[in-house]
Formats: sequence, structure tokens, C-alpha cells
Amino acid sequence: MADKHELRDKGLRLTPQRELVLAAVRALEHATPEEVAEKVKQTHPGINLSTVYRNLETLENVGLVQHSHLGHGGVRYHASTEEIHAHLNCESCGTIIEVPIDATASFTQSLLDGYGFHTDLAHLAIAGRCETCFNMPETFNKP
Amino acid sequence: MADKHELRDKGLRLTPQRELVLAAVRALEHATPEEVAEKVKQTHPGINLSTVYRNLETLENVGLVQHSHLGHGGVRYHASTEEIHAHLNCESCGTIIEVPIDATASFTQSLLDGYGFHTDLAHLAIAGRCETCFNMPETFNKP
DNA sequence: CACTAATTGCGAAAGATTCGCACTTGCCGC
DNA sequence: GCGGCAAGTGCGAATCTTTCGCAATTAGTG
Ligand SMILES: [Mn+2]
Ligand SMILES: [Mn+2]
Ligand SMILES: [Zn+2]
Ligand SMILES: [Zn+2]
Repeated sequence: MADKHELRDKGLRLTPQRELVLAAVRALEHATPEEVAEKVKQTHPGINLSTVYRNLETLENVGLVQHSHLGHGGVRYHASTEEIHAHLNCESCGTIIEVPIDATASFTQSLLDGYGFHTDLAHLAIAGRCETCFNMPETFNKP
Repeated sequence: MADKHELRDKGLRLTPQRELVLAAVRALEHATPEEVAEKVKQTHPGINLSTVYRNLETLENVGLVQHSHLGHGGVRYHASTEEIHAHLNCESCGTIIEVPIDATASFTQSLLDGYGFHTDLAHLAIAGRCETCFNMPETFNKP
């Protein structure tokens, strides 16, 4: 559960909705706002989807959660942790593989050297096919 | 402009709308369906947005255009060329830097070796900040 | 030129996210 | 503890983007 103080410490009011949204993001890993709402409804059935959206934005502003774009679907939220990671998103089965950011360091460095580009690999996923799906071409969903 | 035969050669009917959509994608580079429609309207004001969407899909199915996701905004289409490229998308100013795919080969190889993941860097952009925007923090648009 | 299937235009529908606004509630000071 | 007020919530409507159904049009074929 969300520690009572971490929200207050960020200057946020402590509401049941806000606590539950944060807890849901932590529990679900890479959840859409819709999925977060679904989870929160288990404990607080009356919560409104707007409230979920607003709290996700608020929690992101204070750094407790982050969003990323995994591809066709909508935005997904995950809890901020000390270990930043990139997402490898299989476009056939939707599996997400997390890659520690230092496994990508030489690549991002080369983009900096070659193009002056400061890469944020956490924000957008890297698309592709996982091993399993790659070996079953008939399952290829159109990206 | 679009060569009359290339559409027929793909088994597609040659309609003014279809030709103009293809020409617009080629002229615009990384355009949204909306932008494509806007461009086509200069020559063919009556074109319907649905027709643009349908033609983009059709042209993609025969390989003449491709879409990619640059981030928050919607899908963008560009003409298929022999040189596949990844997109570096500056989240502040929207600039897109194209990176030849072989500049990314050692990275994608490392994802294959480490995770069995077959990467398609053309489909989703790589987010970050261009040199200019990186040096003017006040311009940071929220991603 | 006539026929048929593909394509188009149009309006409505669907899905995702945002907004306006009146009502409620957490929090601060007294 | 209590009151006041700004922050937060619920609700419904508005937006924005993309898709669909269907009747009318049109490209391609012979
Ligand atoms: Mn896609
Ligand atoms: Mn984003
Ligand atoms: Zn997969
Ligand atoms: Zn920039």
C-alpha cells in the first residue's frame, strides 16, 4: 500500500482515490488508465474515470509514477523506481520485456555522439517480436 | 507525382484520391492522416477524411507507405524507400532525425543476443531531446 | 457501351481523453 | 474540535481520432 506520508510529502492531499490509484499503478505494472480504474473499483466502486486520469497526471507531476507509450494502444503507467528501464514490446503477443537502462548506454551514447540527440528510452517502447512470436509467423498481428 | 503504373502494378485501382494521397505522403514526410487530407484538399477539395484513412491503409498493405508512432501524437505516414530508418523524435520541438538502420545494428543485435528480441526500430520513434532543445530547459514541453 | 466489384462520401459510432461545473472533503488555523 | 476554503471529486458533455455501414459513384474489363 501507499505510505500515508509519501503523498503529503509531495504536497498532495491524501484522498482515498489518490491512494488507491497509486496502489493500483504499483500493483499492476504498465497499466492503462482504464485498467487502473478497474483495479481501484474493487475497493472503491464509485471512482470516476476522470478522477483516475487526473490523479495519474498529478502523481506523474510529482514523480511517483511515469507513463510510457508501448505502441498502438494507449498510454501506460508504471511506478517510478530507482531503476529506469526501457520496454521491449512484442507486437504480436504484447509481452513487455524490461531492459535496464545501462544495457542501452552504448546505443544512446552513439546517438549523442552522432546526432547530438539526448535519448529517453523509457518514454517510448521499442517495438519488435519476442522469440516465441518470431518463430510463429502465422500469429503476426499487424502492428 | 505518383507514376500511373505503380498503383496498378500493385493490383490497386487508380483513383484520383488514391494518387493524391500517395503523392501527399511523399511530399510531406511523416505526416498525420489529417495533414495528408489537408494537402490533398488543395487539389481535390471534396476528399473525405475516411477516404484518406482507407487509402493510407491500402497503400500500406501493398508496401508503398509505412506508418510509425512518434510519441504522443497520432500515427504518421511516410513513403517506403529502400533505406529503412529509425526516427529520433525531439519531444520539445518535434524535430525528427532519421537514422539509417545500420547505425542501430549493434544495439538491435545486443537485444537479440540478450533477450531474444527481434527489434523493429522503424515502427516506434526513439524519444528524447535534440541538441538545441536540450540546451534550453525552459522550452521543455511535457512529454 | 454495359457490367460488376472496388471505391468514395457521408453521417453515425466508437474509443480515449479532457473539460466545466456544482458538490464534497481534506487540511490549516483558531 | 470547528469553520473556511482551496483542492479534489463525480458527472455529463465535449473533443479528438479512427472506424463503420450503406447508398451512390466509378474504374477496369471485355
Ligand atoms: Mn503501428
Ligand atoms: Mn508521453
Ligand atoms: Zn510475443
Ligand atoms: Zn528539439
